[in-house]
Amino acid sequence: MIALADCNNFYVSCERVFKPWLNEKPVIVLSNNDGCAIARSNEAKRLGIKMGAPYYQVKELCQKNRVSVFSSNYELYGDMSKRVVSILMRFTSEAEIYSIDESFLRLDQIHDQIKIAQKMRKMVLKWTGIPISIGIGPTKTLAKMANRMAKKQDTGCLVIRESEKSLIGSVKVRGVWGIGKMIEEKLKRIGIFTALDLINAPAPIIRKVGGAQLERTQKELQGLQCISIEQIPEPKKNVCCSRSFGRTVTDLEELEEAVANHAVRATQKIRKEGSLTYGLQVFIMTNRFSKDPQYSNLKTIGFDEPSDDPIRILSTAKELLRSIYRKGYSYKKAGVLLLNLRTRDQDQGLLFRDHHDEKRKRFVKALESIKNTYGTSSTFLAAQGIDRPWDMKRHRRSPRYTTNWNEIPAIGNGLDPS
DNA sequence: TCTGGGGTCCTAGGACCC
DNA sequence: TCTGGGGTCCTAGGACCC
Repeated sequence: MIALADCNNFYVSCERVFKPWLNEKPVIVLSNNDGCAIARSNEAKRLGIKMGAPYYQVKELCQKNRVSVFSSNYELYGDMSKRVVSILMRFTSEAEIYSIDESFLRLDQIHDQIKIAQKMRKMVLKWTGIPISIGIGPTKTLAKMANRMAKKQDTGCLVIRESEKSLIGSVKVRGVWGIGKMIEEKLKRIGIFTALDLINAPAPIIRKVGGAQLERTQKELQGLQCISIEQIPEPKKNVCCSRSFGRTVTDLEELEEAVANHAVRATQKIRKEGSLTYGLQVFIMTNRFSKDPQYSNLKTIGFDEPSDDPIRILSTAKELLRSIYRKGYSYKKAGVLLLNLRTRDQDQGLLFRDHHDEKRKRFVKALESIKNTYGTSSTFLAAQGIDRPWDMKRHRRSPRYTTNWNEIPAIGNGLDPS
């Protein structure tokens, strides 16, 4: 059997750990640039704040109901996530960290799965302060479904066994992992409304409607494992760094700074994984919600020799940017993608390879080690800019309690200091 | 005024080969 | 009038996930 452990309203729960007076009060966490609500406490959900709602649309509602609003604090959430995972790992030898707040765990040799699940919940809550729910089923898709049901139960745990397929008869097709809005519509048109309908439908028809992926989902619902637990994450094939600007940007120089930053961050990511990039893409776009004239473009280039050199990637990115930049538009977003990544050992090599610049390599390594010791903002390339007026908004970020010595929480009485 | 970021997989269609 | 068959590789775009 497979368990899915999922942190409840994860980002909100992280904020609450350090602000216990927010328990049972409405709380939301916003996306980058303080754009949309991406995490909501149950109380906030009850107020009608939808997932992904633009903040400016719900601002009034929030003020009226004294909703606590936070900018996202990924340093804090990432660290809390690691703590939760380290506890879950004590209960299984095979686990997949599926996302920042979800892990699949294999529970094969275990008799009383509910008992173990309760133990996990208790320990995670006690040691980290994060409440989790656990769904258990014979496949990942069924574990996922069990988890959704578990969230609605006081116990926070639920098992779907193969013999209990009646449980899933009432689940709407949209509630199934892997079925989004489009597939739901298509399925409705042929009279498939519930998970049970989907289970009983002829496979060739399902394949025609939703391709190989939907057929796999169907098999998984039937209890046939098609999606395995991936303990060791595959190395990434592409990496993307992009951001919306805190305000619109018209100047090429400001765009260049932003693109330089994205290029450097993207390179950091692949260096961490030990990968090299064979291709680079730069894109820019105006604000699709605005009535101003729209323009968006992208350009891709392949490297004949793979690279993880931030300076080379940065300067190439800037060249690409200059070739797609058009004057007179208000840009809202820019991004850099590194494509066709290979790990170092997969590197094919080149017959006539350029002579490597050892000095450059040492320089980049030195920069990297300074960053590792003193933080990412301790050194940067001049092209990345200093003031960064285009940078994103994050007006309501809470302290990085667990990762920054200067922001460690002080001991108090646990009451709202305001 | 104000609308996130980062991924994966699959498919269709074009370009090209013999 | 009428224009093959079989294959690969690549890319863009769709759909989904968190």
